[in-house]
Amino acid sequence: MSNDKEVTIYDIAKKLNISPATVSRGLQDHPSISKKTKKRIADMVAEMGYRSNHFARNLRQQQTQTIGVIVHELNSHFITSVLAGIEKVTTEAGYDLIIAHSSESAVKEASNARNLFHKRVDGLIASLSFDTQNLDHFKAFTDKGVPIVFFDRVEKDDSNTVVVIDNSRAGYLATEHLVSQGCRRIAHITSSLNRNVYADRFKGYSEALAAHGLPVLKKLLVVGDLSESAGVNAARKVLAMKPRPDGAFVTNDFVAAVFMRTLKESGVRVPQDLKIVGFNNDAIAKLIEPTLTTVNYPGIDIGQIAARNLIDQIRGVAEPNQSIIVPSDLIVRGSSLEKPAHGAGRSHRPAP
Amino acid sequence: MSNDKEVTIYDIAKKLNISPATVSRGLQDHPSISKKTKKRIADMVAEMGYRSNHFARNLRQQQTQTIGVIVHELNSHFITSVLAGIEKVTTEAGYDLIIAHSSESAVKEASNARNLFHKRVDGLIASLSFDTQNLDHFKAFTDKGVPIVFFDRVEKDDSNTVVVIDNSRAGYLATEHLVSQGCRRIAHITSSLNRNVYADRFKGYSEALAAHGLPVLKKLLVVGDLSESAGVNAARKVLAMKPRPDGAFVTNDFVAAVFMRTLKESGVRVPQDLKIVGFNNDAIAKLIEPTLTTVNYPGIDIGQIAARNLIDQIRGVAEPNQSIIVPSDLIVRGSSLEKPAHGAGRSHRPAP
DNA sequence: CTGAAAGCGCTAACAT
DNA sequence: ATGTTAGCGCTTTCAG
Repeated sequence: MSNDKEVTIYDIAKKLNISPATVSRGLQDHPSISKKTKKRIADMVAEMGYRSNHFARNLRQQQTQTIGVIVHELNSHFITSVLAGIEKVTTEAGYDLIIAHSSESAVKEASNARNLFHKRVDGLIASLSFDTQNLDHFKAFTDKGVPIVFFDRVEKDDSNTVVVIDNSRAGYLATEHLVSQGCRRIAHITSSLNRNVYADRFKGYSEALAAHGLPVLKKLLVVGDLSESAGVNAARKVLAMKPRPDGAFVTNDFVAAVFMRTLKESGVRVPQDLKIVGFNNDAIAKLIEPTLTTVNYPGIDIGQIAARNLIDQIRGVAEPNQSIIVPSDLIVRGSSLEKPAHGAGRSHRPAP
Repeated sequence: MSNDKEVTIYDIAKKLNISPATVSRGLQDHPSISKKTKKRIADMVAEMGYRSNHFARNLRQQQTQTIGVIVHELNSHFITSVLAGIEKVTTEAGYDLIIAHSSESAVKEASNARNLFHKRVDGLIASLSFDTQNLDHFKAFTDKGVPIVFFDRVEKDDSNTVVVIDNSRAGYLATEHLVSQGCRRIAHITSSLNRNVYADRFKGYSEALAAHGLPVLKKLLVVGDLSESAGVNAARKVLAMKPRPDGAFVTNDFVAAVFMRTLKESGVRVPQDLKIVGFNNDAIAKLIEPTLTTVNYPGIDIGQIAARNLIDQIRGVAEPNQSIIVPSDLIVRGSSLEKPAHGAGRSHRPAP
């Protein structure tokens, strides 16, 4: 059925005996077109099954109405929340989204950036890959005046806006919480300190220890990636430390979960022998035993704010070069409580 | 710097004293252009920082080089794997991706479909939402000859291809495994039986029970959605069943994890008192205690196969209306083993 | 092997 | 309030 040619504004203009320009204006709800004509156009559009041609429009207007997104991975609750937030805002504003992911590789990130640049996105939202060292591959955008908003994994320079949480403060609070639960020897399991997020969390961790008169020991620091084996390795290292730490601040929930599992397999009791705080508030945090104390990372908010700001920049109503801090907070669960919660860390009634 | 006008093939033609047509052909590696000219063009392109204009090209060719994807949610390991698989194939083939998600709503799914239709995607890959009843909102695509490939949650009709696993067989194997571990009263925690995936798994479950001389009891069937509360509710219902089931086949790992947690909070021992098999092989399956026996759902493969088939259809080298079955298999872990594995379901050495 | 020229569908001056 | 017209940048006949 109707595998015919595509209907254009010329077709509907002809049918209505008006000019294509009038149709175009009518479609855009232009003020200088009479209500009556608009109605006739709308009716004919419906009748003929017209759909506008984005390419002609974009070619003409030199705008793509498309926003590019580069993320390091799309396998975490945090990232998908951010994407959901971005999608909500951009869809409402009539922008398309092209989502690319770098698989934590700076090379792939650069290639994604090049690709999106060629696709002429109107703006870019990005979280840097693990091993990205500089922002050179984004220079083409700034040179052309295409705005960029970085979130989470960021690197500040003079031309872009960043949306982040206060990682330093979050790290401080997480660590202080462990101290308040009686920990005196707190390991820090994290990832590359070249990345702002991990560097800042480490800073918070160090400051909290110092504030409570505890030494910051290099040997308590374990740096790895975000894989399962990183969690296993971290546990092995912690097990080998003498004296053994009585707490651990792990900057990723998945790694924290693996870390905890591995410790328990070796007979370490959590939280009695060792208390753990994670980061991100992933779904697993509530499912492992004990449930995991963690830092809530408001992905949806971050996504929405980043998208909103970017669109404002595209429209010229927002300045670039802002730093936006989104609030986050510590969610205390069983893995860090001095008096362990019963069972899985929530109240329960024993079976009769 | 260089916030100037965009370079076009005319600019590079002028510089080279050749015609734009030659430049266009050179860029496409057209056979009838001399090596030398191609080289000159390539050099000038690099020198002037030319980037091709997709809109002019698409306008001319009446092709968007874009594939639409509609998924129900993007919060599961399975879905993100599928997306990764799709992305790999489409990127290599030079297609863009527009990803939309229906949030499990048929209405939103229809609106996504309309949107993608207007954006004139060259093809569509979709997994149906929870409450989608028919394929009417995809009719526009088939009418225009735009191919569609459905995966996972599908509804077969005469014009589309589907990529699925053999859910019936998977359900059979999962159930039979529980029987082999001594279960005689196996509850089935699942979702709407109107969806093919759940209907087929239920079929396999029923057949496996029948094959082993066990009755299929309606009261052992618990239907819910895929939320946390669904897992809690399922556990409550199972706890209330008399006699209590000794096994459960849960068609979703997340729900299975919540189900297990809730049971354990009520004093039920897993696997001793009740054995559990999940579905999907999400990351949590290896992190909860005991580790979860589950059905591996090869998302990457499904995504790649779906994308490859769609592109072949777009290019006219594949028939629509195929059913492609991707292999899947049961991964046995601690939650279903008659002799419970020690500790967290993996071998371990006690701490010295 | 290369060039000339038309046209994809739309929008925005510039008329009227 | 509506019409005329040019042109966005590219591809692709058709001619050489």
